Amino acid sequence: MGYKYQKEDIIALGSELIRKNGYHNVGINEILKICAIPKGSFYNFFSSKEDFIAQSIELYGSKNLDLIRSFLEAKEPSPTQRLRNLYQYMLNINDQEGCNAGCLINNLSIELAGMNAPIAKIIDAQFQEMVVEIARCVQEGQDLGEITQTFSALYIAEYIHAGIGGAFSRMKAQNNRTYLDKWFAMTFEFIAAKAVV
Amino acid sequence: MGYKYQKEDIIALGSELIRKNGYHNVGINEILKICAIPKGSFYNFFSSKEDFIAQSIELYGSKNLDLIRSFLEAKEPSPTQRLRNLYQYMLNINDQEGCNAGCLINNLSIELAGMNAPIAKIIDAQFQEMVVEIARCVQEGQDLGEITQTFSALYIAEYIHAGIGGAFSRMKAQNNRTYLDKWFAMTFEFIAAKAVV
DNA sequence: TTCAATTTAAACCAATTGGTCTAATTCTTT
DNA sequence: AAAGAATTAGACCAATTGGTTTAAATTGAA
Repeated sequence: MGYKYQKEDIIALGSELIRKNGYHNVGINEILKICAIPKGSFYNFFSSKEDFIAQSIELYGSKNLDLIRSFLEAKEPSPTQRLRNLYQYMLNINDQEGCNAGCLINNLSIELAGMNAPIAKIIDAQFQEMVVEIARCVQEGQDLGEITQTFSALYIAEYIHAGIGGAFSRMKAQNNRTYLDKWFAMTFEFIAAKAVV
Repeated sequence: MGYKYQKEDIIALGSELIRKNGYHNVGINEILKICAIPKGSFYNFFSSKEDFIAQSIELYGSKNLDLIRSFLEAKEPSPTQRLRNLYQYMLNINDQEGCNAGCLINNLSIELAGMNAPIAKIIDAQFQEMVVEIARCVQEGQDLGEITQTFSALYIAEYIHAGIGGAFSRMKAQNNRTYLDKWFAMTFEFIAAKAVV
């Protein structure tokens, strides 16, 4: 049965708040409120606010990895189409929630990574795990001749995944999915294998 | 002679602090300290912290626009090379300061735009002004056959400028310019005009 | 069933937050 | 030179910040 509150529930609710409103803009008290837990329980699970966000990044990252795998590990459709489906899914999610939040990890990279080395390290590790997974699919696409071989699968995967971060930044300023869709169309055109001369 | 403190000096010092450490992580008192001004003077120039950041975005944006023009409005070298020089310059600046800050406007877009519509509008306006300037140069490159015509000059300009935002996010998490350079090489390869089959 | 360990609970804390207020000073205009 | 406006100055404020503390309740193991 266990105890009354579950750590993962606190992370789920709290990190969602921070994803939408920012780390420094969300106080512990606000997290306690939506979780309906007393302060003592929070500090029982997390040694500090920074520890909370560190664990949040890891849980959010592992869930994200699961999502990526669920799209990319299949045998069909084609690698490129699987990648398209994954990113189209992400864009739709962002659209549905109002184009005002984006990705927790990308947001924290901008807000925290520059001045907090431990957090930067955790963010970087999560990013790399995702990129490796994406690169696997890109590699498949290259082997099939769908995707350009001008750059390595890893480079292309990094390029795609960093690119959506920039797209999220535009999305939040414009509060619509316009640039998201432009980014999608252009990126997949750019990485497509070109006809050999 | 005027009065003792200049509004632009306060913006210059304060916005630099916020660019490096974030909006919610920098308090008014900290800004007063590095500017060596009393609180009364700050609130004489700015009606609130939000008003301060709004004016900061506009001044930072107009200075950035000047920088962009200084690189792109020349007649030589070629349009593509002028664009390369501009972005190489930006990457170098970020490298020199330690790969931990990035662009004020991009940072604020992530930290504030999603939950602050007035600020989002100001950010978007600044972004568009810059993109128009970049698009002019891209257009020139397209006319000369240096840059792909698969997408409009405006789209390509947006793609480049949003792309560097994503690259900054990676730069901050890795605390080095590795991804910055990858982004540079790949972006200019992708937008290059391809040989016709 | 006892008992130590863990978890829950919330009052409490010093420090900081953005912002106000009043007075003194400085500037510009008449 | 005098008057009115703008600026400088910093003490002050309520609210909030992340975090500590102490005590009660709950848990799993012996």
